[in-house]
Amino acid sequence: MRSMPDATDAEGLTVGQVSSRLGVTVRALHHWDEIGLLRPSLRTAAGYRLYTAGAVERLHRIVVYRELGLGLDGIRTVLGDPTADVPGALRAQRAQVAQRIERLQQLSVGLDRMIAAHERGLLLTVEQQAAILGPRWDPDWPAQARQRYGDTTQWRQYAERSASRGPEEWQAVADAVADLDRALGDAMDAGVTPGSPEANELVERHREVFTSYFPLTRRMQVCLGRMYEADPAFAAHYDGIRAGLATWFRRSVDASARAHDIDPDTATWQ
Amino acid sequence: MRSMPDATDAEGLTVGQVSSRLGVTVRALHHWDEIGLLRPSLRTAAGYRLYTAGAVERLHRIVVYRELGLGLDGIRTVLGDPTADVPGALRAQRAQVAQRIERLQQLSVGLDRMIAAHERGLLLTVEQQAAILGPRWDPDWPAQARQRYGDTTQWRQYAERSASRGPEEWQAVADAVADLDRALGDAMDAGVTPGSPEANELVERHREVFTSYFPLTRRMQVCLGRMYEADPAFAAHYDGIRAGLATWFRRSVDASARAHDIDPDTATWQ
DNA sequence: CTTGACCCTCACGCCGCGGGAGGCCGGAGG
DNA sequence: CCTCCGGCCTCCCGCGGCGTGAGGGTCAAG
Repeated sequence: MRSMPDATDAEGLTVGQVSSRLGVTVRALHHWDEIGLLRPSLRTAAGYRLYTAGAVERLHRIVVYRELGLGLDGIRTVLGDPTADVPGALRAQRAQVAQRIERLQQLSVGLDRMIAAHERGLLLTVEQQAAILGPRWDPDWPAQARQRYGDTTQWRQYAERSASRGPEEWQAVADAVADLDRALGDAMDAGVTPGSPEANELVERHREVFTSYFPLTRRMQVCLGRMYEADPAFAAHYDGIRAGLATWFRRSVDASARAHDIDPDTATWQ
Repeated sequence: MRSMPDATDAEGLTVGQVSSRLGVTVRALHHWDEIGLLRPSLRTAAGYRLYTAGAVERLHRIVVYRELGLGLDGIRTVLGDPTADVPGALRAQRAQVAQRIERLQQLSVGLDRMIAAHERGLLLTVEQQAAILGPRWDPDWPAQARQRYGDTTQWRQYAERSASRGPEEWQAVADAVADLDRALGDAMDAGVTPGSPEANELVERHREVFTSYFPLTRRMQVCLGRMYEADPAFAAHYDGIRAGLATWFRRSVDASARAHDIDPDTATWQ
């Protein structure tokens, strides 16, 4: 009879008993004792904490408010101060919770954008892509680029930037590209030769346009120039502006690279 | 010319300059240096941190991911490991955010309930109150009780309990009260006299019923017994069960109190 | 008397810095 | 030249609410 392991023997319950009954950890009880939120009703000779019915009652209340997300200081006030404005405190807490929810929802939206940017490369519908980037734009290009470059830092930076770019910004990029294309054609007409200051300036401008897109080193630009010449789709685009423009551009990039002590024949993307 | 205070002098920017341009605190820059997330590109002879364009670039990326709520370790992985699964990490983050939103929404609901309990005392519509507590129940009673006892611990405990009580639990309480009322009437019929063991047992049962409602000490019970007799509405209720029941009950409570060394004539609510 | 389940008291760790103490550095003004 | 002020440096404590040991006493049962 007397040896029941968890009898409410008028003495009180030990931390372990309270812990399993109330579902709080022993460490939490220790902590709340330390900070004076819930003192055990008494101690045994050996120093064991004992919680009587009154303390357990208080503990119940503590648990309730803790589950509502109140801080321990707030709980102390609510439990201890008879003049405390409990509904007011709860309302403040609710307002804070609402704020945090809002913040998290914004985070979620931002994460969605960033995920889409990393996976699709562009945050535009196919229609918007056609309208902004022109009908020659291939919607599969970002997916292909991701296949090839998805594991590079450049792709990631590109994705991070495009996550914060709306249709207007894309329009600006597209306009800049179109302007550049026109300028390249005009330069060919005017007889500008690769390696001349005028050609170098255009090459530099090309690099700047792309850098707003993703960081393009001169070496990478060399690779790009060669791709423009070799890839049928790109070559067709540039030669459609002026016959031979793809080759002219590649030669201009090569010349500019040489002027910066880069050997275009050995340059790599990295 | 050379003395521009924040020139990008090919050397780099100091912490203060970076701070004001990127909107991060100097302390954060120190911290990120300490943990190796963002090392300054170089140090001056005096030990000043200098951030060149490359470091600022990296910092930009850090800020982006930090605004998405990623931890610094996650950011380090995303920025540094080319094999890292960035969309996967972002999706994991989004899932975590969703969980936290859900948790907070539950908190908000719980807070609403608790606020209502503290302000109205009951979380039932007037119809539910009538159906459960009987047509004799006065919907104004909780408001009046709040007026009188709102600043007491007892009211708060009552509110906390009623916040977690649904209609079914209220029904159980109402049933217990009705059972008790019947038992009191039967006892009077049977000629049970105040102070007898049978009467004491009923008084104790009354106290238990109320304790599930809110903690009722014997002294408080004495006050309650006197109110039952003095308050016309309560008296009418009990005398409606059996003529003289209000007085019989008050005398029974007084007798029980005396048996526990309490003087009913001087007992107070506290 | 031993065992094993409890209990105790320190004391560090976490996460991302904020904030302050105490002191060096650098450019401008007198 | 010195002085002043603002910016920079390196520690180092603090927060919130405990988790997670380490190292050692206590208690009832076998």
